[in-house]
This record gives sequence, structure tokens and C-alpha cells, in this order.
Amino acid sequence: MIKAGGADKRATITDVAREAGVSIKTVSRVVNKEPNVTDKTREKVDKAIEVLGFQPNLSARSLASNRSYSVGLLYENPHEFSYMRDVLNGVFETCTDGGYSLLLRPCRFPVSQLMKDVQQFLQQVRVDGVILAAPLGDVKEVVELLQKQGIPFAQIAPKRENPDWIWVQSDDFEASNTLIDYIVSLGHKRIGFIKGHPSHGATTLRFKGYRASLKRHGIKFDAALVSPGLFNFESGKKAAQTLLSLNEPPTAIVASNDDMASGVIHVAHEMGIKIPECLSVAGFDDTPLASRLWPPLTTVKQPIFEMASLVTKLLIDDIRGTIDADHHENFEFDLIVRESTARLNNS
Amino acid sequence: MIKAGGADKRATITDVAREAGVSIKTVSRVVNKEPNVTDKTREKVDKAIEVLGFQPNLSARSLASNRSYSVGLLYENPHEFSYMRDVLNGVFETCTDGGYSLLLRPCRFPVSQLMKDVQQFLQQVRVDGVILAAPLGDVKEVVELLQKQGIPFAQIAPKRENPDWIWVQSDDFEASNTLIDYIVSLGHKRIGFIKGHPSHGATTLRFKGYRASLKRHGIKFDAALVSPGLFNFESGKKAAQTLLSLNEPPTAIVASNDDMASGVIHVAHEMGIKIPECLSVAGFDDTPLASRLWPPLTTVKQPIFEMASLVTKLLIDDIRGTIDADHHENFEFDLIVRESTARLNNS
DNA sequence: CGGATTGTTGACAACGCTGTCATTATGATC
DNA sequence: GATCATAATGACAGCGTTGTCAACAATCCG
Repeated sequence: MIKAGGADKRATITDVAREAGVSIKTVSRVVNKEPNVTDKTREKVDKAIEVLGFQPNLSARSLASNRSYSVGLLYENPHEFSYMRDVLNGVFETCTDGGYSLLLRPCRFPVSQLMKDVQQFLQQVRVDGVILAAPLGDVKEVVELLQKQGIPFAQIAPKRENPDWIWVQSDDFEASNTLIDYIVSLGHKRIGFIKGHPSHGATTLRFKGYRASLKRHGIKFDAALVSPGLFNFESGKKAAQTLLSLNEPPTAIVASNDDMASGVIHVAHEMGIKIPECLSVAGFDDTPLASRLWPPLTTVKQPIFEMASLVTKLLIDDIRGTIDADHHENFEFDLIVRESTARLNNS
Repeated sequence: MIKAGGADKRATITDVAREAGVSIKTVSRVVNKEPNVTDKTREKVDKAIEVLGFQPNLSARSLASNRSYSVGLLYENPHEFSYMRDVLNGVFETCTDGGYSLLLRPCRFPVSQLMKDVQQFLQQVRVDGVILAAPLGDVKEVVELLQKQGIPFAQIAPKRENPDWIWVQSDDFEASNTLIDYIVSLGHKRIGFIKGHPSHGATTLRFKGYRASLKRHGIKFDAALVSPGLFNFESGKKAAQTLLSLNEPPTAIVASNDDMASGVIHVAHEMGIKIPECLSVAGFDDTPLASRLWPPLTTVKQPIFEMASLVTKLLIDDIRGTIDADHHENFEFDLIVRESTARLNNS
């Protein structure tokens, strides 16, 4: 029935039931893929659904079943956004495929504010599960709140890998190891390192990889060559200024992410230090920035999209109670060699 | 009542009514700020709400009122993400303040795919309104679908400014004008221009600003100095290669966004052309990239966050039926001068 | 073939809120 | 103080689904 000038009213489960000549409960069974429906009935209902273009009303569904068919994505804001872009896309795609909708919640530090944000979010909407993008998965208070409220959650790149929880990781230790191995293989011995934000799990792992690689190659660790950072451009610049002002400056600097590495390149340009002739620079993450810098940045690429996608699948499976044995996974990385690194110039 | 080991059950409107000694309808009135409630009653109810930590159930609300208290944000994916970050944050903040939740939907071109994405989105969730981030506001089919379904919508930076619709704009024409004026003031006469993606409204305006500024300064327009682009790094590189290979190459190149400008800088470095000594380069948008490049990029900053925030406010006002006279606004821009541009070197 | 078991279907009451309309309190007016 | 207008409140029926449980049909077994 077409009403002139107005949008057609949506078909409800009752309409479908009438069209198919069954009860609404049977339609509900078909829609929810519940067992104990004969093929013949299922067919009738499917056809009626198709004819009427039926789409279950989400609000009614949530109200009746006390589930929301949506998951929340909590992340730190402001944030390195090329990372979040991949996370967002990965989470989104899997949500859509699984029939879930996605609710975003950027959160702010410090923890007190964070808790307010999370609490407000959980009160305002009723999500069936929550994904915690790094570094939120490491905030004890948040995890405890979710546990207390009985809301399933999953972590992307948490610091502590609790075997009972759902998480995905990339092997940051090994990635760092490999990157430093490569730098060493170019002949560098004085290799500067800029650490990441202390609240991120990756920070420790990348630093450990640095130390492990040096040790393996018999290069003595020098604390003066390590500088703190916050995963952002400014902190990268500051660290580079410190490192490059040393009496005996490093011949290579590895920053714990690309944004800080871009700070290093900046400072080098300012100081007239040629890259890669006089200084090799490398980062982590292979953000779009890495390929746009000059010279293009050697870095390590992690499959963020795939990680986000899988962690979402695991969460949804958990919500549905159909989760497999493995709640977690480690992902492979790729070393991307570009022009910002070169063999040590012995002059 | 605390149930051991489990989450407390949420208070419902009935609980509040009992606590306050009124009917549920009165509670509903207070919650929805409806008129005809005495201050005394309102106080009692507010107190009960506070005591019980009552938060209305969104599903029940939507079901009963046929409104969802959520808005959708449709955007092109993949795309320039620093733009979307600001859009997202602006939209999000205003949604939260207004008690609305935000549903995302990245959409893909071509239009046929786009329509599928949009239709699926509208079927899956019931949003009270939709925000169309550029360039989606310019797709006739999408707008028509929304109109047909009677869903309020608002556009960010649409090409055609329909006075009946809700939109925000930045004055791209004037911004371009100002930027080119500045380049001309440095003594440049051969100014290359890289256009943006043809589907974006900004593309035309920025180009028109270029032509207008040249004309005003009595510089003859030379079609050979204009190259097409797609708003991405690769297309910027390609355009730069073309422009810099001319017999008489430009002494300045303005790209229609920062990502393409970074392509220009890249190519210049590859060809050994010194920036800004031999070539001035400028972009649009003032993305994080602009400050990270070397040399840092002269560009035009538009208040994307504020634009997104306002357009969301306008949309929510429209949904509530409380919209003011003005459905639209033009925003101011800032010329950000950095080191990628310099006075023409007459040698 | 009767009784027990299992599979299939439907009737109907939630779910927590809003909308409609009836009812009751409160003032205003003469 | 009686009458009327109006403000304040409440009773109750939906909204479109799912969950529970009862009814009925089909199959199996001895």
C-alpha cells in the first residue's frame, strides 16, 4: 500500500506473519535462525520477508531481548589518527558483516576523566560489548568497570596479556628486534632510540626489542642514547634535539613511531644534518606520513586493519557465545625499507 | 537491593515513579522537560532520579516515540583522514552534548555502491537525521533518497548551496584568492595549480579563486600551468612531474590540498629542485602533515571541527523542530605561512 | 497399536517508555 | 461561595520484538 506523498510504512513482524500465514513467533524464529522450523515454513517466511522488505526493528528487539546489537569502540582522543583510521575501518567492517552497529566513544585522559567518559557512555547506550583500543585496554579501572557490569570486552594491543581475556597483539618485540637488526646490519653502532608514551604497551616492547638486538650484536647499551617521547611530533623533535646535541651523537635514530620519526627528520633538516648520509632514521607503524616525508621513512608496518577486524570478530563471537578456543592472536609485521636509512658512512 | 556477584539492575521509570510517589507519566514529563509540572513535583522527581541513578532506556524510548536519538554520519571511505578526524570529533561532541548518539557509516564510490551502502545503513538502523560529509552531500541520489524517506539531513561543504537545506561552508573561493594573492605578493608570476577531485565542491571554488586572483593581478591565465588531481599523494606527484617538466616550469605550485602538496615537495626533492629557493609550494587544509613536511608547508586552515560541530547542532535543532532562521553558515579561514614559500629569486 | 519422546508451532505476556485522554487540583471571576 | 477555565497529574494502551510455555504433530519403541 502506497501512501501518497509519504514514506511507506515499514513492514513489521506482524505483516510478515500475515503474509506467510504463520505466527509472529515463527517469523521471529526464522529471522533469528533458531532451530525447530521446517524447511517449508522457513521458505514461506523468507519469501514473505523478501516481498515486504522486512527489516526487524532494532529498538523493539533490544527492548525485548535486552541486547543492543551494537558494540562500542573506546579510544584515546586526541590520537594518532592514521592508527585509528585503520582500527575504525577494521572494526566497522566486521561489525557490519555480523549485523552489529558501531558506537564510538573518544575518551580523554587522565584516568579520572576517562572513567567519567566511559561511565557516561555505558549509561547512555547499552552496548553488547566493548573494544578497547590501545592504550585503553591497559587501564585497570576501565577493565574492572566492564567486568563489574558484566560487559564483554576485547583489547587491541594490551600491555598485559591476560589469557582469559580477548585481545590481539602484533609482535612488537620481534618487530623492534628486526628493525634494529637491520640498522645494525648497515654498520651502525651508535643507535639512538626514542621511546613511546609510557602508557602504551608497545612502548616497553619496542624498547626491549632495541636492547635485545644490541645485546645480541655485542653492542654496549648506552643510556644516553635513549630519550623519552610521547608518540607525537613535538616530543620527537625534542628527543632528537637532545640526541643530536650529544658530544658523540648517534649515527642512526629509531623512533617508536612515525610521528616522532618525522620530528627527528625535521630537526636534522634544521641542523643541516643530511639524511641518510649522516644520519639514518626509522620509525614504526608505516603511517601515510612515512611515505610522504623526505626522505621516505624506513618503518615497520603492522596489520592494524586485520587486527581490529579479528578482535571484533572474537568479541562478537563471545557475545553470541560461539567463541572458539583461541581468544587471541599475534600478528606478523613487515619491515618497510625506504630511503631514510643507509649504510654507515665511515669518514 | 544488591545482588551478590552480579551487576545491579538498572532503575526504570517505574522505580523512579515509586520513589518519588508520582506516576510514571510525570517522571516522563520531567525527563523530557515537558511543560505543566510544578516545581515541587519536578524537584521530587529529580531527586528520585539522582538517588536511583536513573537513565532512560534508549530502546524503549525509541520504540515508543518512534525516534532513535541518534544521528548518522556518512562519509567517503577511504579518504583524507585528518579531515575526517576533525569532522568526527566535531560531530561527536555536539551529539553527546545534545544527548544523541552517533552512528558511523563509511561509504564507497561509485554511486551505485554508495546507494547500496546508504540504503543498508538506513534499513539497519533508524536514525533521526544524517550528516553528509563532503563530497557525499553532492550526490543527488543520496539526497533524494533521504528526502523521500523524510529523514532530515545536513551537508558539510556541499557544492550547490540550496537555501532550503542545512549546510556549512568555508569560503573556499576567498581562501584560495587569499592564498594566491600571497603567492603573487612574493613576486611569482608563473604559478602552477593542481586541482582537486572533481566530485568535491571545494575543487571548483579553489580553482576559481586561483583564476580570480590571477586576473585581479593582471597575470595571464595559462592552462598549461593547471594540472588535474584527486586530492591524494600520488596524484599530486604526477601533477608535479608534469608541471616541473614544462619548458618554462612554474616558480610556485599551489595544490588543492596538503596531501597533493606533499607530492609536489617529494617530486621537487627527487628532481633536486630546492624549496623554497627555486620553487614555492602551498596547500590547503593545514593537516598535521603540513607541519611535519620539510620544509613546513604554507597552507590555508579551515575550522573543520567548528564546522562539523555547528552543522550537527543545526541538524539536531531541526530534528527537534527548534531550528533558528539560519540553516547555514560560512566559516572564516586562516592563511598559515610556513617555510615552503618564499620571495621569487630573480636570477 | 498405545505410550513416550521429540519436533514444530502459536498464544500471550513481558520489555520500558511515550502518547492520548480522562480525571483531579488550582485559581480566577462574578 | 458557586462556576468556570486551566494547570497538573495519572490510567492505560500501544510501540515491535523476544521469551515462556502450552498445544499439537510426527516419530519411535516395545
